[in-house]
Amino acid sequence: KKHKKGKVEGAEKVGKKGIKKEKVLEEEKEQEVEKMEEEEEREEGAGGEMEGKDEVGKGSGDGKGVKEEEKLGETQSTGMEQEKEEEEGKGDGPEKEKKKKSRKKKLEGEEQEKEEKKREEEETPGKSRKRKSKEGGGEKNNKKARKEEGKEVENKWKWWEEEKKEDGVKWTQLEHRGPYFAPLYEPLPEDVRFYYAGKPLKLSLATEEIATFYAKMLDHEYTTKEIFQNNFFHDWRKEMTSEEQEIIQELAKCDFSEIHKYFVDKSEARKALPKEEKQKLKEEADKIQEEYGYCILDGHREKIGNFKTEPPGLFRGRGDHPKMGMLKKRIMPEDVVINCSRDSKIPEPPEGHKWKEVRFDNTVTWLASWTENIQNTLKYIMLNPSSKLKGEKDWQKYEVARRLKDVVHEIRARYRADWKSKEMKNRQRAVALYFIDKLALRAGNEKEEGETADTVGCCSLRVEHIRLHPRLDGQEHVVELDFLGKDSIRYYNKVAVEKQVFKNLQLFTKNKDPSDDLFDRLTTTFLNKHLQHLMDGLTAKVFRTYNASITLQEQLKALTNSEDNVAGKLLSYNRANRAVAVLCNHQRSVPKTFAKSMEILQTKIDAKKKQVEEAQQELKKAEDELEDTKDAKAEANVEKKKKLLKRLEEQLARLNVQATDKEENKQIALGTSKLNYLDPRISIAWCKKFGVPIEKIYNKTQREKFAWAIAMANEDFEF
DNA sequence: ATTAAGACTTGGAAAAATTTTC
DNA sequence: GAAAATTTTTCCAAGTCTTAAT
Repeated sequence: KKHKKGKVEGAEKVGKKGIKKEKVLEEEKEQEVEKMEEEEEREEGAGGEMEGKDEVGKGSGDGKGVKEEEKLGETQSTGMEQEKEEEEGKGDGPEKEKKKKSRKKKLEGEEQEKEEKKREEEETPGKSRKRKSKEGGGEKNNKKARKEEGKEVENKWKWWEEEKKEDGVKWTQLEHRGPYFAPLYEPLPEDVRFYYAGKPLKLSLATEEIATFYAKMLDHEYTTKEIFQNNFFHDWRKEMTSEEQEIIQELAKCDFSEIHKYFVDKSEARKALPKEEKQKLKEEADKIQEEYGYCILDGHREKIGNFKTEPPGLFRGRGDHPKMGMLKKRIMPEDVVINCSRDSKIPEPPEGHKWKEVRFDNTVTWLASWTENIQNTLKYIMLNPSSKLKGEKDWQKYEVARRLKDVVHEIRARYRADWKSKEMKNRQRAVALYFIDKLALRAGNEKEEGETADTVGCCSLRVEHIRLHPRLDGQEHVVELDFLGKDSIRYYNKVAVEKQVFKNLQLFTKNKDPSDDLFDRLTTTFLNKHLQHLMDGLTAKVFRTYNASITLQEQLKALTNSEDNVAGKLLSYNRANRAVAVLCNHQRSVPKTFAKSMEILQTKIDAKKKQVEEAQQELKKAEDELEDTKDAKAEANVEKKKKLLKRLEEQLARLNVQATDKEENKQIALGTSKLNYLDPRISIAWCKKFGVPIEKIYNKTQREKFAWAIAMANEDFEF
């Protein structure tokens, strides 16, 4: 039931696989291609060709384009503002030193450790890596593990200094406790009732449990959606006893409000718990984390990412998901496959249960898996991003992207040439690749229709997702893109493209229905095969990584002012980060408290302005007095006032920076790019170069994830 | 060659924890 | 010292790409 490529849905029904129709279409298209070629030759007689390799490259700014595009300018809002923050004062104001309180974490081991490493590591992981330390597993650091607040500071495993395993083998030892199962259902107290048609109705345990899933979500928008309601009700009824099925016929007659209230109260009560109680809960959670949250991998204790099975509940798809509201079943040990090493202590299933299977597959990285019942896909328990297995892969990803940097000019020249290919397939591939490169679109795999929300990426774009404007707002050849991408996030952009691209798009849309594929001859597989041929390891997503990272590097270079204080530099960093987030279309919904919090900030700024003015007047007065009296006391007073004014101005400047940053960040989500697209070594090099502490840009978790980069990048790192 | 299954990365929202403010 | 604001962590869905099966 996949949305098939080349299939023309619409008026005429398509025969078996639509072969005949496709053939015809193909011939027509090839003819069109020829027609265009003739036209092209006529137009380009006068040496208007622009295939010179040098010109293909990216300009200093963002402009990947060449001549034509430069003339046209950019419509695409990249958010790469160049302007500097004027009001930012010089000299670094007091870095809001936080009270020590009773918190000691700040000074924990990891903070100190980083000084040790200075050496840059440039080798590609996965390729021959020199062995830097002989100790394989279980290396004992002579530094005694310190205790702090009862927490141990562990010796970090510097896996990046070790030799890489042979290809495909992910580990030699893997031992863990298996997943931690979601707590069993606790029945509602007697006095919390469900009502049907106004009358209390005692539900069976299973039915009641599912009712609570819905009740908990009552004030969520989901429950107002018809699809959600229908899916829920359908699945709920399936689990009812026949008596219940008999009675409960309509969701509208179900009253969950008492149940809802029960859970609201419960969560409030939990929040209001006395300190000791909370402490106790925390300790229990810590114990579970201690027991189940780690595994032993090749002699090292590694943190697991998600060691708990997902609890049962109602499926919440994103966007217009056809399955929203369906019942997500409870995962039982009988559903779970365990993966560990043969000679390890094999995890015990919970009392009275068995695992579905125990296997010993060292070519994969997961510890346990199960099949989820909504989409019938696998879910895995895997390691935390701080682990070797994840870190190494991450490093490798950036190395692939850096290799793309070396050949991207040729690749661009190649796809530009292919815009005139005689083969429709190749032409489509070339235009798609241009989008992927220029606009950082995702590849766009085919999806099963009706199983998921209707979202697209590049290769799955449909005619209805673009509009072609020969002229728009004083620009030529503007493509207006409007579609729902991953997670049903809208992508909307008006972008001036080169004439040849524009003509191709006209060709691709000709005689098609809005719901037809724009690139009907193209699949991600075909595209990626081609890319693989151009560079080892190259796939569509590498372009996103590459363009994100290179953009950060360029923007940091362009925006950072070494005269700025740390706050000012951080604003530059955030802006560079933001440019990337905009490029990748990482959006968030405006935080609910945004307007209010902005207002508060503005009030503060106004108050501070007033203070500055007052201080100015005071200073004036003091100066006048000095003028009159010329005595030492008056002079000292002037100095004092000057100092005060300066401090206030700095404070004001900082507030302004904060406000600017906040406003610009309103709808932009920085997290994903920071975590997944930006080579951390770029940021670390920047920190070192400009004297910004790494903690200012990466929090503890992030520093753990990027430990490899922190250890190996120095200030001259170049992506 | 095509489809399906499998493995792993990427994604924003929501919950929880922490810090700031009053 | 509690409420509010902000940051961090958790959660789990939804992509990409590879591999296996047919």
